[in-house]
Amino acid sequence: MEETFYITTPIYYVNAEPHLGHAYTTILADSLSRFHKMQGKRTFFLTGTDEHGDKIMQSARERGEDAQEYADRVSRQFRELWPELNIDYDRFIRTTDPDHVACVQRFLQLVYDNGDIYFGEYGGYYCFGCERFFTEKELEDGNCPDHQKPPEYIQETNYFFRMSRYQEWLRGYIQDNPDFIQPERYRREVLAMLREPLDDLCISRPKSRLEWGIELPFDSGYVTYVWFDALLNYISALGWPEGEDYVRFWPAAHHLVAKDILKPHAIFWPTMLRAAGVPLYRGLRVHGYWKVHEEKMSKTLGNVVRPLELRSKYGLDAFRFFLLREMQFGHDGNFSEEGLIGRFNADLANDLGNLFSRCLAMTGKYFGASAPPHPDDLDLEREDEELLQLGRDYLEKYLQCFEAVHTAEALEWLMEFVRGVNKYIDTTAPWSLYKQGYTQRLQTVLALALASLRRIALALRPVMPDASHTMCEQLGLDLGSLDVDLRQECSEWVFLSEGTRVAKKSNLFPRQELKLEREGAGEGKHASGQKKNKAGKEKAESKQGSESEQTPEIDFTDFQKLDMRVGRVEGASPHPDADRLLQLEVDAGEGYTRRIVAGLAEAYSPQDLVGRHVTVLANLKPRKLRGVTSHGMVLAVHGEQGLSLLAPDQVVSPGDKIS
RNA sequence: GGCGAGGUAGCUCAGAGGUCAGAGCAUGCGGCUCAUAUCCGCAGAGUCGGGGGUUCAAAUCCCCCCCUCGCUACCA
Repeated sequence: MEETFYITTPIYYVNAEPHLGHAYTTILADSLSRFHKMQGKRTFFLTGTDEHGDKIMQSARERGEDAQEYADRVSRQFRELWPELNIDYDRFIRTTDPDHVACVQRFLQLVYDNGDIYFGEYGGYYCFGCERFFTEKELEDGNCPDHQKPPEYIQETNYFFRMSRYQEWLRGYIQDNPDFIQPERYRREVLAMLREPLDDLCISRPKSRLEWGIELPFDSGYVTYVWFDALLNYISALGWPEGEDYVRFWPAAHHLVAKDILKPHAIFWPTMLRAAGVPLYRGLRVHGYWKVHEEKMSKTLGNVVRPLELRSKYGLDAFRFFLLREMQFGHDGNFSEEGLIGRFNADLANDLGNLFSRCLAMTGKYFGASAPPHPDDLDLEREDEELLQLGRDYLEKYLQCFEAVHTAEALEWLMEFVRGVNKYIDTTAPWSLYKQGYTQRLQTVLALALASLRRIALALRPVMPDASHTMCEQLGLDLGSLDVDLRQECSEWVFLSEGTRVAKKSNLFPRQELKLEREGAGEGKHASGQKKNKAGKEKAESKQGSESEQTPEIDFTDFQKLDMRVGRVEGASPHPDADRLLQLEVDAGEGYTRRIVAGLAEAYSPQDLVGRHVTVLANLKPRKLRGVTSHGMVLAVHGEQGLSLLAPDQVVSPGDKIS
């Protein structure tokens, strides 16, 4: 049977431009796809965009576009970016593609018919004081624990997927199949999640609230929400259920995701597949984030690392190499241009590039740039044998690590081999063989060196397609007829045919200096928004089904109902029973101080606040927050960079009215 | 607060009971001159977060504590 490999990236949510996080996942997927293809497998590489949902509606509306126009535009940004990064996908799927829509509806119908989708039964105990639902377990003697009065039973009319039914089965499956979720730390994390009871999944939104989505096949009043749309791309792209590609590739499916969407992929998706009677994917591979660590000179805020900027600054291959070389799979990685340059100079310029340069220059000088004859086994000396062994061992390790998505480790082994070849050349010292006229020995040494370059060039093809191409050209390899099987390449040494014309010199990776003058170069405070692709969506997926609705217009009289004024913080202390809350004593010009509980603890310590002027919403109904009653609210901005208090920019007095 | 993951050389990390704890980068010294001021060799450096325990033996297992990150609750 033909061996296959199917790799996917998440479909990216089109509410933001592509950034480093997207680029990493996609480049990794691309290199894995190429890697498996180079082992003679038939591969399918899928990426695409996720285009439904209310965030898209909102973003579109803000720009005065309709949702489809907006989605078209942003989706195009992704689709057009990938070829620039040498991403060679087999399909770019959009959740607005007609075949995807049809597939989603079919899948929904199937699960519905199987009885795992139910309507509105989700009744909840809702406390109006808390404005939230409680599970029965949370209630104390049937009362709301905060308000000590019985909550009301109200019903949400939505459709739910009976996910809880598959909890135990899934736990067992993950338990029994260690390779299903990797790295191990994420597997453990999922098992931990599964120790807690699983809620059923709300999978619909009434059209009255959200129309930008795929209509439920069994109720035209609703569209499906998020997961039964987005996750299904992985099979709809293959033409599930009877498509040829589906039959061929689905059994070899590997999903590549960042850790923020672990839960949907590790829990929602397998249970959905199970409910529909579809076999599970083969493996989930989870990676961490790129952290962009701060550099104080940066004053720009939006420090999103733009892949194309880096490409044009340092070259695409350097960029791809760095991402795969530096990120320990499963861990978070640190991105910085210094790091990129450091890596580039150490590995690519000094070790690898210079190796090519010295070998080709010597072949040029000593043999007129034509490959020497194959060495005779009988002539091999100890260091030759050692090099051959090194080439086999390290390439084997390279392949194993790459297979397991441990690209950093894989490339480390490859560099180890590169260093080994450098050492071999130092030990054998071809220049002195030449001077002494030991021609035959010189031929052997350079033949081995050139064969080493060949292995390295081929091994790097999945990571740096362009540079690999150039290396092959310099080695006079006939790329058209070159049919490489990496595994075979690993066990057998192939020498350049005698007389092959090779380049006289090589300057693959000239050393680079740091170029940081311009702002927006990539350094900055925090990891840009690489979690933005889906994280926001998952949050919106709470059991209360409370997605943010469009903010309606209000009259001025509505505004006048707000009693907003300046207050001065007279005292502040941590909330006794909540990590993120502070209790403040605020002078709002009333002759006494009022206690306000505010969620500021993550950004401000109590002593930071005392004496500061803040904006107070004074006539907000008092409310108990985790046991402490708050009289009003302190206004703050929730920006990308975190939390920031809203304050007047000139001297004012407590109690001054805001209008 | 609950759950999870981490804290190992100046930096980035590997190692998960057993020879003196490892690699790359950075630093210092030496060698070579084919090469992109590159390469090769040697060296220094670490109370393996802190404290207790189990063991002939602990970075590794157990308990407690401290710090960082993530999810989660309270931030209307």
